[in-house]
Amino acid sequence: MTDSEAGAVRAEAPRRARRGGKRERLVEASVRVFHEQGVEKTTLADIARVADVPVGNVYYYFKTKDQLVEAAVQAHHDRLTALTGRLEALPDPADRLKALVGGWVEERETAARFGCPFGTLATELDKRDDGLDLAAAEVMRALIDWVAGQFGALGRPDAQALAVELVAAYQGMSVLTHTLRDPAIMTAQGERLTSWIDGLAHP
Amino acid sequence: MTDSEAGAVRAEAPRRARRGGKRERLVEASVRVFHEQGVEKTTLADIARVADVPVGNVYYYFKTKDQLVEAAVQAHHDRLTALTGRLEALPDPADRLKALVGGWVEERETAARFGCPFGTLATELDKRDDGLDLAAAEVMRALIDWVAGQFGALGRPDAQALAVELVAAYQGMSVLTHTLRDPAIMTAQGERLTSWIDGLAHP
DNA sequence: GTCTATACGCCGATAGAC
DNA sequence: GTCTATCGGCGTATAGAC
Repeated sequence: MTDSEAGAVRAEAPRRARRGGKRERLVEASVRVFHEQGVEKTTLADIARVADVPVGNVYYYFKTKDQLVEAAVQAHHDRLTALTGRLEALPDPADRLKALVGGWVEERETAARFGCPFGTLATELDKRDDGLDLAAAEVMRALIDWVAGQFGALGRPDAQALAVELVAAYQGMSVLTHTLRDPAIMTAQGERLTSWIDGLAHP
Repeated sequence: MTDSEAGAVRAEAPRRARRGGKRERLVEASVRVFHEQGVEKTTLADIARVADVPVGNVYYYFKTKDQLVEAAVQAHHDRLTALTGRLEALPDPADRLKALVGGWVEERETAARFGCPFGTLATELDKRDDGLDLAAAEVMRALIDWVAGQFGALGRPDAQALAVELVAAYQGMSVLTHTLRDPAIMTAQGERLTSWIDGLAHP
């Protein structure tokens, strides 16, 4: 805790990150709590508690609650980029899409309790007056574009429309899974989507 | 959607309804404002203003905000019942389903601004601790069951799965239309669903 | 039945000690 | 950089006049 530990990690101190990584913890806590409770119901005290950071200290890292929301949206974007990056290790675009769907289905229990982590956030942000809904749209657009890229690689001329269809199917089955609290919906629809992708890849 | 609230209803004064129908106005205002702003962001003052009822007077009709939410969910259920009732005037189940989809597409501008009136409400209620999420599930279930009934009438043994697929498609395209603020998504996906229904009806 | 005035708690944000 | 104490505003709900 003292100045003595200063030298070691200093190599090229990431602008913000300090020992403890409180900022990172606050962002992660925001993503999680926003998902579980919704943005509007969540207080800064909730986030601080989950992040294990004193309430008042939050304001050293984020001047307003909105900035926390913005950071959460950015975190979703980063996660998406990381995910698609990993999927591109697979050589076959159809396999990438099926792996994407498979990942969604694996999260079915969480989806049944809290919905799609990003979809529910985007829906909520669209009803606020701040400009965060634009950032949310960007993330959604990035997902659709990546999916469209895969369909394009499969030689489908209607790649964009198919991408909208796939992402909409995911958002829709998330809403139903959530509202009806039934993870089996996710499983069944996931299987349907997988067959659908297969059919499109090998017509 | 807006059904009978016509004059001759005084015949046997409905328990609550008084001159002016303040209670009805409060419920209608709740449905509308919850849709446009979300439940959490909405204050009783907002509802009172839209309903043109003095703020303090709200509590004569509803003891808590939760009761207003409950009444709004009930109103959605009533609207759904009225809608499906009207659709059943059509002799062909496939026509009923296509008319259902057509109605959704007609609301695309509203969907782009505020999302599906019921889907966004259900999503929000699922993140509250009150028990209203169960009531929301009931309404969603009623819609799915009615759709399944139509597919059943078309002789499809997989009617229930098809119904989940159709309703999920609607919820999903609503989320995307809303997040991307693009009503064209609703139009395109609506056409796709219409063809899909045709294909299922005349294999 | 209708409406005003107000109590009360909670939450976002700030000031400033350390 | 870290944390405590606290302010100001708002929103739900109530008391009680008309």
